[in-house]
Amino acid sequence: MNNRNGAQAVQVSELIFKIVQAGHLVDGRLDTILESHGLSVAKIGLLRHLAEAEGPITLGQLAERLACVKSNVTQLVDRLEADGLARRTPDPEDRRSIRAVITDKGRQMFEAGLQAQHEAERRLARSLTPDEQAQLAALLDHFIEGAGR
Amino acid sequence: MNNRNGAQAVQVSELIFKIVQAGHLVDGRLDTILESHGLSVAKIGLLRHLAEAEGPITLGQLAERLACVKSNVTQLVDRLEADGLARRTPDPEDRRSIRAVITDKGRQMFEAGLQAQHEAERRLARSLTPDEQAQLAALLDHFIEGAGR
DNA sequence: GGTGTATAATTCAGATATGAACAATCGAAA
DNA sequence: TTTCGATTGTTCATATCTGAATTATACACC
Repeated sequence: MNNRNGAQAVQVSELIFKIVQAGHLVDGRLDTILESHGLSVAKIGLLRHLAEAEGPITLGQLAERLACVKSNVTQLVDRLEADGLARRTPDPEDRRSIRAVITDKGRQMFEAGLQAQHEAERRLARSLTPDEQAQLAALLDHFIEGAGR
Repeated sequence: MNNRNGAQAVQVSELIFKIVQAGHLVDGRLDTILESHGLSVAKIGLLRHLAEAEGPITLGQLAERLACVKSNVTQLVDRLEADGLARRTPDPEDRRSIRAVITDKGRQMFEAGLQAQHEAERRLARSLTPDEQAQLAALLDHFIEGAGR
């Protein structure tokens, strides 16, 4: 229960590994759930921004909010468009820009997917007490902030 | 600091999001570091198993230890082989099987990459005290075990 | 021994991600 | 106004991952 110095190096590696492992576990679980709703973590993530932004929003803004590269958004919107969940529209103010809008079908799929996602999240967190959940969240905040440098 | 019931749903979603975020942060950081050593998280993960197993080991065993599908191992070993870090050898006991061995160059790159990875891990965990690290590890264990169902 | 089922790895198609190179457009400065 | 540098989205190459279909081989049972 204490922290001798010899075991420190191993412990850090193990902690880091557990963090990655937990992330992958969650990602995989959510993807599985969302797949049965015709969605994925990536797709629902983009749809969320389209649904929250009332009105069309440029692909560049999407890339920024998703913290990813623009070419990724291009492809994601391609697939969303192919699925009929989003549409591209020209930007009246800047002919370089392209805006994306969520379609009615997209909104429906998003709402349904979000419910399923929340349900899955509850199941994932179920083994932790509310206090433990709060502790974990606080520690992760601390970790993320510290690592964000 | 307490847990009223109304905010619960949001809290769970946020917690889950932080877990994923932390995982991606670590993955990205390690990939950046390893890239400067000609490696990646995926590659060093496979090399680790090759380095630890004294002697060739089948691709199926690798898939099992990496907790991924076999087609992934096929491709990863392809790239490792192209980099000169691993080699395929026939399995004398079963002509269906193929074994992989680490090359000398692979072992060198692995050792150097591992040092860099450990250094990066230490930097990532630096903002947490040893006690916080232990708490976080314990909570993640609990979470992973519970979510593993 | 022949037959059928199980297993090993590969191949293929597709999703998700990055980064470099490119085309179109914008905006500011000469 | 013309020109030049910055920005926008796309395309391309590549890495990583999955799952389905395929091929070759092993093994057990009649």
